[in-house]
Amino acid sequence: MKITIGEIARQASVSKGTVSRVINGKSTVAETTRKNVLAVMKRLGYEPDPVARELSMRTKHTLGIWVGAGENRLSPYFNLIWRALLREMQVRATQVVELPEDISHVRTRFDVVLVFNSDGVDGRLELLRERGVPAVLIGHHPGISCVAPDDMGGGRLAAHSLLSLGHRNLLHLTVACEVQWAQDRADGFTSVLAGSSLPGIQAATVKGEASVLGGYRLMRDAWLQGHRPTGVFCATDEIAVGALGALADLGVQVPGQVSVLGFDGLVELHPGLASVAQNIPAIAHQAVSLALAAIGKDTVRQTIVPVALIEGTTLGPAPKVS
Amino acid sequence: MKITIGEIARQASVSKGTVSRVINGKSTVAETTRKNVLAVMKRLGYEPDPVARELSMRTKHTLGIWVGAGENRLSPYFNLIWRALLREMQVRATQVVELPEDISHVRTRFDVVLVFNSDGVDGRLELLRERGVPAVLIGHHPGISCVAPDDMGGGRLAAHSLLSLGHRNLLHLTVACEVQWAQDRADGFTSVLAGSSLPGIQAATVKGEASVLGGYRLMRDAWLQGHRPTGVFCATDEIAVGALGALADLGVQVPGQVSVLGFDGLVELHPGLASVAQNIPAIAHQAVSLALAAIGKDTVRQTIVPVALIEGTTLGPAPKVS
DNA sequence: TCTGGGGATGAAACCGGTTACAAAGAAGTC
DNA sequence: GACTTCTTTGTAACCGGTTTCATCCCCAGA
Repeated sequence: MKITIGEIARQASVSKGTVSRVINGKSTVAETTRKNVLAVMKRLGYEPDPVARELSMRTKHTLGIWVGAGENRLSPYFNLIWRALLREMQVRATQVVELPEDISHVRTRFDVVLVFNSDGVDGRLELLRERGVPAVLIGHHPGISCVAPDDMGGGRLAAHSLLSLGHRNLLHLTVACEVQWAQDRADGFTSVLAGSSLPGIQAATVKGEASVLGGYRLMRDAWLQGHRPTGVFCATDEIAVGALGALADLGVQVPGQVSVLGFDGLVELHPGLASVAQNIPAIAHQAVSLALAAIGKDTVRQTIVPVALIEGTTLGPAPKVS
Repeated sequence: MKITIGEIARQASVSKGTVSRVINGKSTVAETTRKNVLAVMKRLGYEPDPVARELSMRTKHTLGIWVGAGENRLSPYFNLIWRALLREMQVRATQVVELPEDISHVRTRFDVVLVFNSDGVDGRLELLRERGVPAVLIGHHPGISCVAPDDMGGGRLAAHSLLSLGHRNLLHLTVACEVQWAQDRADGFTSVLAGSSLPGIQAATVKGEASVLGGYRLMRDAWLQGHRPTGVFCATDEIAVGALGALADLGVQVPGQVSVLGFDGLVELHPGLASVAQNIPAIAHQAVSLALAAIGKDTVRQTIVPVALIEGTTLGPAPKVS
């Protein structure tokens, strides 16, 4: 037999209302009754039924997560975000359900949805609007609440770091597919180079697959084709790890001859990797905050989470002129 | 203003009860009233509130998923299972919530939990039992409902395939950490070798990391240490992919000189890879079936899902004696 | 002493459904 | 024609909480 609020009320000789007030602490309750009710609750091991609570409070305490088909769920980055979200939700006593690709027939048991930016985002946002469910996007998108890392600032940070270490011959390894974040990182990077008054800056960009293997190939092929950068900026840490592998195979010293700088800050991927680190816990925190704040209201807020440089051991001063 | 069942009842000039009966189809309703009510529902775009329904039906239509910290969420295998589960849940109109590591303070908004087998499983199962929530495990465990692939049978299948292709000098690449599935695959494999009456069978086992890179190292090192198998059985496809890479780098022909057989059937990982394939959709289906069947009852059922051989292009007859 | 204000509490409505039960007709049986 | 039985439907209780409103009580101030 399940213990209900009524049972608590009876045993504590108070009304359901009082017990409810004790639970929620919204209204004042005499200290002695409060103690008493709490004691009874503890004695009986009472836990309020979340479903009943949802019904009367008209909020489901549930956040849906919608992951696009294009999103690479296998990437360490996605994984970290996902787990950070889980932790965040736990702190907020909110549960998270993952929505299937096609939500047109899903009953809305969530009060807000977090969307991972990817192709076809517009269609799904439209669908949500129809159903009156607010959405928060992880990534950039006009006209909707989003939270994203400072990709462009990160690109600039990378350029500044490399330049200040004396590097003048730079290579940017990035992904071939057209995604906003890659574009922003590249834009930030090249804008600094273009705006710099330092003499003798050379820079090239090559594009490939966003994986360790992809990074390996990019670096190896670029080197074999005669590129001789002293500083390599990789659009993701996975690419950077691959690049490091290629340089090792080519017998190139890191950071003696070449410095390698990644993006994302996934230190566990390769200890010592220098990287423009995203603040993943902060992104998760912001995303959930925005989402919870959006329930019921109709506000649009965009948040950019700052990035920071992890120096690591793959980044060093440019070698003296050869 | 939200459309409720009462509103439908009013507009259709019937009682709430009748509308409910139309929705659930449990009890008989005159055909003409049914049509009428459905028409009103459609006209107003009515959707029953899932929370209210959960409250009165005492079932949450929600399945919790609990992933151990030890589980490798980055593995393609995990990813496939996860997505298969999502699809399966969608079909059954059930939602899935992922539970955080520590559920001791999570309010139970689910009627059953699916647990991914991993270290410390006993403790968490105990926790669930206390809360009266049934659990179904993906993997093997005594005394609880589980569903798992036929690891041992798969090991046997691998051995039989290689033997029947004439291979006598075999190498098994597997993971160093002690997990049940790896043990079972190895046991199945070696039991066939041990039980075979064929002459001249040699077999070795080496253990390493369960990743592409791990497989690469295992294969390369084994070869450099003088192992000269003609058939290699890898405990996972990722190891197999790594092994293929190493063999390519060593200049060994596949399948001319060496055949490579993986396990899991992740064809997208490496087209043409021969593998003992798990039936992942079937596992997901069974897991969800068992889980839904376990709600309210207290039955224990264990299901083993058969595996099948994918021949691929990395498996061939043993070379003529050198 | 009378009055007013504020804190503590209980009663009851409400959230949006499901379902046991009863009642009203319709149809079938003897 | 009276009695059964079956189908269809309405009524009201219920699921387990929250919340509004009214009431009661106590104490300060005039």
